Amino acid sequence: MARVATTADAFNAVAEPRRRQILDVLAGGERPVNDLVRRLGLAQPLVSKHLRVLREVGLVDVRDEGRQRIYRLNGRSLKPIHDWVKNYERAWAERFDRLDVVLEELKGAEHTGKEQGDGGDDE
Amino acid sequence: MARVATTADAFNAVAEPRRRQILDVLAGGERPVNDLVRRLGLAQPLVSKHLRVLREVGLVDVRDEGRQRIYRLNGRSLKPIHDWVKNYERAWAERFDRLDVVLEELKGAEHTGKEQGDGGDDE
DNA sequence: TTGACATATACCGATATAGGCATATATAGT
DNA sequence: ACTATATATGCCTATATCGGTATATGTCAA
Repeated sequence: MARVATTADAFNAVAEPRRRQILDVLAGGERPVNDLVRRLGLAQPLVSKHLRVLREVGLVDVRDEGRQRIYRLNGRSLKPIHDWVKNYERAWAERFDRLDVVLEELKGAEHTGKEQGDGGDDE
Repeated sequence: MARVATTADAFNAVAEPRRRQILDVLAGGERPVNDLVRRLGLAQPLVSKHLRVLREVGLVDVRDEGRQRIYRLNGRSLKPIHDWVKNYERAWAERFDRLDVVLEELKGAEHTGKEQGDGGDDE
């Protein structure tokens, strides 16, 4: 067996730096493929392939416009990633400042809607 | 070239579901390898290999304790991921459902996940 | 139709991954 | 010493990735 497919989920799709670059560019607005090619300096087939992966995970949407294909970011598919890392946010905050950062974080997270409890300990 | 190495960064390390599982367990407290093996129901060598990857990216720390090896989560290495997805958070938040607002916000946002410059100038 | 442009796909090569199994290393206990 | 336990690593196979080159598909214009 090889690695988990890049099209398996957003985690794998986003693991590729170029794909993150594409999303970063698309964050500035929808764009045709050629625009991405020029902006990223990558080969056109490569961009198309990466876009295919991003599309299969739902990270981007396409719209046909004449002979062009306009790609648009669909950040909603990043939510699983966000939800997952969010639970660790406390981990690196605690590591440095402990209580201070935690309190500051709680202040800012008034509406974030955390539903996950803490792990605590075992044994 | 094959895919980007799993040890390249946290993005790739975390793309593997088992590795995420391991981190999830470690989020509940530091644990020896055998504990992870039992908890996840994976083969011991497999767990060791995944731990190696996680270690090389800095996602976990190890501490020797007798003939056991206690692994501990180091969530700080997840910060780059968090910082990156954070910029897309508004994309799925209903309050900022309007696309133009989303794009406007993302445009001015600072991206931490950039590793390659671009040569294009357009727009 | 022919040609230019825009994008997707097929094929190929090189890489290295995940996982299995066997074994090496290390420590603790007898 | 030897044995059991705990963990890491080496070798192997199958897989499928990324990137490149060439080509197919599709669309507009003359």
